[in-house]
Amino acid sequence: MPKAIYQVIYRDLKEKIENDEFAYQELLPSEHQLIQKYKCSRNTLRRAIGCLVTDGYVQTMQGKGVRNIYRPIEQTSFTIGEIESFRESAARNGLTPRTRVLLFAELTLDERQAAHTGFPVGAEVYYLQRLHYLDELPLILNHNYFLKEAVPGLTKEIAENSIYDYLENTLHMTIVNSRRVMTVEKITEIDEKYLKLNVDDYNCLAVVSSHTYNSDGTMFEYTQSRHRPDYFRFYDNAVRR
Amino acid sequence: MPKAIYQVIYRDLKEKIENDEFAYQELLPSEHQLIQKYKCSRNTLRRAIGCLVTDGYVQTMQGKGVRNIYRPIEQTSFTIGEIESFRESAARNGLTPRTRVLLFAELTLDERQAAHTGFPVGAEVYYLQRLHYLDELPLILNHNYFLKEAVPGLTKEIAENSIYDYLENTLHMTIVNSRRVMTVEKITEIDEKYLKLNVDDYNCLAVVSSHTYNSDGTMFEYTQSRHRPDYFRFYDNAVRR
DNA sequence: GCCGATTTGTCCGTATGTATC
DNA sequence: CGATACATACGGACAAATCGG
Repeated sequence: MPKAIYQVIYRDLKEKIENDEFAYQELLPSEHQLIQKYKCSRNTLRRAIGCLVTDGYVQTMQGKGVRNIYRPIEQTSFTIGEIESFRESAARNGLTPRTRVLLFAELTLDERQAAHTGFPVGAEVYYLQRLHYLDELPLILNHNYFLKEAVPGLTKEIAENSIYDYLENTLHMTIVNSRRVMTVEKITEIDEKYLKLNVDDYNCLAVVSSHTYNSDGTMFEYTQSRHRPDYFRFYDNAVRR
Repeated sequence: MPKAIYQVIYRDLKEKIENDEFAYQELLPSEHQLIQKYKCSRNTLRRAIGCLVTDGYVQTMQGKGVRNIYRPIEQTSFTIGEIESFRESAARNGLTPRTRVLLFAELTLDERQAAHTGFPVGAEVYYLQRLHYLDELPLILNHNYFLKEAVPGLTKEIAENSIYDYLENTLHMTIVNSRRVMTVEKITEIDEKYLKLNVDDYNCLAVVSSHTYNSDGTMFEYTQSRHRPDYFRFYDNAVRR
């Protein structure tokens, strides 16, 4: 899929690191050596390394080299700083995903809804409530708003599978950018019902709200994901610049 | 402080965007124009733009231009994807920070503590419990573990102010990389006491655990931050690559 | 402490490809 | 179709940090 050279090198190195071909804290081969190995220019190689840095896989040290600091992440986890669909996360964790569509509606947003979602007043959207299961355990209750004009022809059947797959492979839309806010909120009756939670146990859950943009620069999706607190686990890697 | 040209350009553009010199969704001047303005090479300018992209400030569109998608973030918020100290967050939000040191101890880690923190067994560390107030409201209860050998001379007085300031300006250490995990946990008695929480209200809180590396590649800090749920608000921007 | 070799960091100029208008 | 805009890639130059002799 990725035809850019730097991406091929990036993926190759990433895979090698994940497969323990370099010990933790060990130095990778020098730029010079890698340039010869991949037969590319220095800029191209450095770009691939830069991607590994932002992923938190390696750390570069001027005058010394590039150190492997990768640590495998646990099961049942989601990464942030990357855009990944529920199905992709499930696959990465080797678990079986299932999605149940609780509600499939078409809306014209009023003022209150517009303020809530970030879409303009009067925007035509699909509004979905979806429940995501992992190995038959309900984990996430999603409230999705998709701009109709950007996501034409969305159906309940598609929503039961992967909407992102539809966006990318059928509509050929490119997802570029997703801005997310994480908060903790009180459990509602709906949460309790569908996520099979007991207020006497946990009385709140993790909420991730996201605004997602496509390559046209239009914000086409607002989603609020309500996560079972005992399975919620988000990773992040921050780099000081 | 930043002497690299691309960083100067990056900061200048960032400031202009924050100060509304470009309307939301408006295109920035083209690369060609900006190159002439800043009198730099194309690579250098593109590097500055690339930083703005990962910050979620702009979006580049091949054949079209670079679009401003910056939205100011609300008060009392923390950003992820960036490394920022409590005092820096407070300053950015125009609030008054205060830190109370509840415990200042020196430990030699046993097996259980080593597994918990990620340090090796027998590591000599400073163990601190600190309570962070914003405008006199206790918001975050921190459990900090600092490797003694990497952070020599840490005192209670320093811990009451900014440890990061001490690390960077006195020890001249460079923080490079921080790996974080966000979870939701039940409130403990200690949380209840210091964060002035009532179990009948919220019975859980947001927990951010982080492993931080310096430029030597040594992990010198493990911190668990326990956040009051009603004020917890974390931002993230994800870019599909 | 100095020097030279190695390694990463920054910057430049140029060429070509691809998408948009 | 041509002009414009961003994307990828190359090769070269010098700077800065590190390490070993």
